[in-house]
Amino acid sequence: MAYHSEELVRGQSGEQQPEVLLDRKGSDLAQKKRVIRKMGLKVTQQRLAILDVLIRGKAHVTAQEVFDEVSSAHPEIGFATVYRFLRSMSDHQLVNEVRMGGLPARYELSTPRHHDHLTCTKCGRIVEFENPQIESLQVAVARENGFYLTGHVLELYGVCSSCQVVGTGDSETKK
Amino acid sequence: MAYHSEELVRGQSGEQQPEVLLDRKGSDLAQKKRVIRKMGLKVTQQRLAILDVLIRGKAHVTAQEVFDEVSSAHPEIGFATVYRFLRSMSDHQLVNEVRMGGLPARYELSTPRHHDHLTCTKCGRIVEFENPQIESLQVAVARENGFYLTGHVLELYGVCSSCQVVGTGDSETKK
DNA sequence: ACACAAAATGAGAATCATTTGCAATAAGGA
DNA sequence: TCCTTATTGCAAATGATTCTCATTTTGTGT
Repeated sequence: MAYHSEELVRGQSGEQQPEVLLDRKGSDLAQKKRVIRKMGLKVTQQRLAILDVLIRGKAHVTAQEVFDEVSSAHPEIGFATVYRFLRSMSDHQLVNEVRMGGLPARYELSTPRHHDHLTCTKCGRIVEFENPQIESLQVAVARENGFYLTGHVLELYGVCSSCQVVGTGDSETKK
Repeated sequence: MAYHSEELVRGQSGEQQPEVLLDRKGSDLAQKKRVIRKMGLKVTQQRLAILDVLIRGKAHVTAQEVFDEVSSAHPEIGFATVYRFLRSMSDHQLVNEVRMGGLPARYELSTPRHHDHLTCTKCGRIVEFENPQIESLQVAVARENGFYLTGHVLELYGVCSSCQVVGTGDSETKK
């Protein structure tokens, strides 16, 4: 309740692809504008800046991190703008909203290939993987229960090789 | 940062089982006390009451719901107590903390058999399922990436049979 | 280039779930 | 029963995210 609308849940790996995908390579101004317009939105400086951060920055960023980065170029930008645009992009499948536990949501550009995450609980390192077998088993399970599958969240947690070595763990990354 | 301690993430389906399991059947006073003591905690009225709600109430309750129910018997109980105890139980694998999207966490008694969830995004209905094939594929994926798997979150989202019929969806349940 | 309606922004207040600090209270072993 | 220590309830604190709304920008038609 008091949520947004439409669906109760968001941030799942939707099964359908967006019309356009952000390419980390040929990310010229024109491409960004095209993408924004495809969402039916107006092109603004702040949106271009946010896109820029997503495209050239690291993957799996939090809204806070995006905000911080964009702030350096646009000191006046507000949190709300970042959240709003991230939400729009999420709605349009351009970014993927990943949530681990109750931690702040992390966003990543949608990739042409669907993938899930393997997270190290010690250092926070995230490894992406794709496994078609698991995917199809999911569809099967849904069908068996009379559901039409629209999305899923699969997050594996474990201890990565580096953290298995050092007794204490928590090597670095954590931020 | 500013999180709790030990692990960055919680609420995954841990791979190890707790020493004692709550049984929905023979849930006499003695059993509850035993369970609380096993956690190294003192037996209090409020803890017994919370256990009671978990044992005889519906599964997948939110902390708020637990609080509401316990309140009727113990009008003075505070939120904090519910959260604190739920957290302890979660730490001891006695309950499972499930999070869908950014919605409030839901708790369920740990069952002897591990299972995951299939959630209807229209009406919120939750179906539990277990699929050993998916489980073992997860372990395989982790191993391939040099990880020792400690837990996972698998949530499938879709539209249940009833909601597929009614065009608008959102039959009831939602709360 | 110009005017305008509609959309977007920023700042801050508002929400929601969850956690914490602390003084008062209850539990359980000596 | 007494005493030490854990536990509780309350209220205030926190953190992430969303909303409100007055002000500023877009895109479009001219």
